[in-house]
Amino acid sequence: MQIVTARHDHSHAAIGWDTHAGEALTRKGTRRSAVRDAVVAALAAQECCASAQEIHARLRSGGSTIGIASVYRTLELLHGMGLVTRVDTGDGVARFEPSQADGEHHHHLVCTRCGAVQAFQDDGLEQAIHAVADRVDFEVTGHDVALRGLCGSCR
Amino acid sequence: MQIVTARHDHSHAAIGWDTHAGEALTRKGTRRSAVRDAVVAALAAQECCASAQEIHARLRSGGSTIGIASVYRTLELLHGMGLVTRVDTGDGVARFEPSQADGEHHHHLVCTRCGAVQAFQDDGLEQAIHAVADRVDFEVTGHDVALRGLCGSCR
DNA sequence: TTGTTTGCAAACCTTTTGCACGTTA
DNA sequence: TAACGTGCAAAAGGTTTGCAAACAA
Repeated sequence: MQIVTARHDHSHAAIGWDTHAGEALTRKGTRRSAVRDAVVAALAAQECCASAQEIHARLRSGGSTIGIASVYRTLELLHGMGLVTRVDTGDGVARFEPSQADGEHHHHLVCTRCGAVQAFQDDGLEQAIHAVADRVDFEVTGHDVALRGLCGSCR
Repeated sequence: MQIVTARHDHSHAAIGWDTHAGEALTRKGTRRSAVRDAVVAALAAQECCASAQEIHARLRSGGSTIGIASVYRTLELLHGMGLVTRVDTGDGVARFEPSQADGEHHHHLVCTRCGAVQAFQDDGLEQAIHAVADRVDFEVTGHDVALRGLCGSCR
């Protein structure tokens, strides 16, 4: 089991996730706009998951005039392409983070008091999930795990 | 691994979950009202998780004049007492189901196409989760697992 | 130029809250 | 009766959508 702490561990092979996402958008034939690049850059820079509102606020405070709708539309586009992963922390707000390279995979510890989110990775857990996935009458394409409790500071 | 199919497997020892919940409410000192009993009964009768809106609609179509606010307030009360579990299926709507007896525990398969939810139970998965919980700097009090994919009908 | 993308504002949906009225103990 | 619970309506978020203007190819 491993706590995920590195900021830019969303790497796809040698290139960064942001470069990979940009290329995927070009390949798909969508236009390359400053707004989309800004959302991709914001996602790449964040430590863990962030909500659309948080991304919007950060870009705005950085001088951008981006609208909240464009943030949602870009996140939906990236999510549909599998480039971002949606994380539900249980407070009714959707959060997003860059999808990791194939094979890499992490889950979240959510503090029920302060809302802090920490990522972790565990092979035993992944194996147990795959064992379940192999035995159900579902074509399982993904999974989420959230452990809830009190973080070190709140305990 | 076991698919959870029985309707009333929320039993607390010999008595049903609804009886247990009613007694817990009395013990807590809250008043016993027709509205709360109706919400408890609706929860006990549902096969898997249901949203507040669904519970409200079902009670209304059964002749009740219950308001949506009372459904939310009762669910919040029961959730705070640990009598109901909140389930996030990823569509931004909170769903609720009776909490199971100690030790019993299930998770969900969510169809990304039709939204169907199926419950399952797996000891290996529980063990893997507890192994992680023991090793993190979090006081883990609960966890959720959701496997996403296509159900038998949608595949 | 031509179709795509954007920001704004309004619409939508779920959930929460204020308040006067009803109910329980 | 005195405190608690309820229904309604309004408010409060987060998210989506319609549309005219801005933009990329």
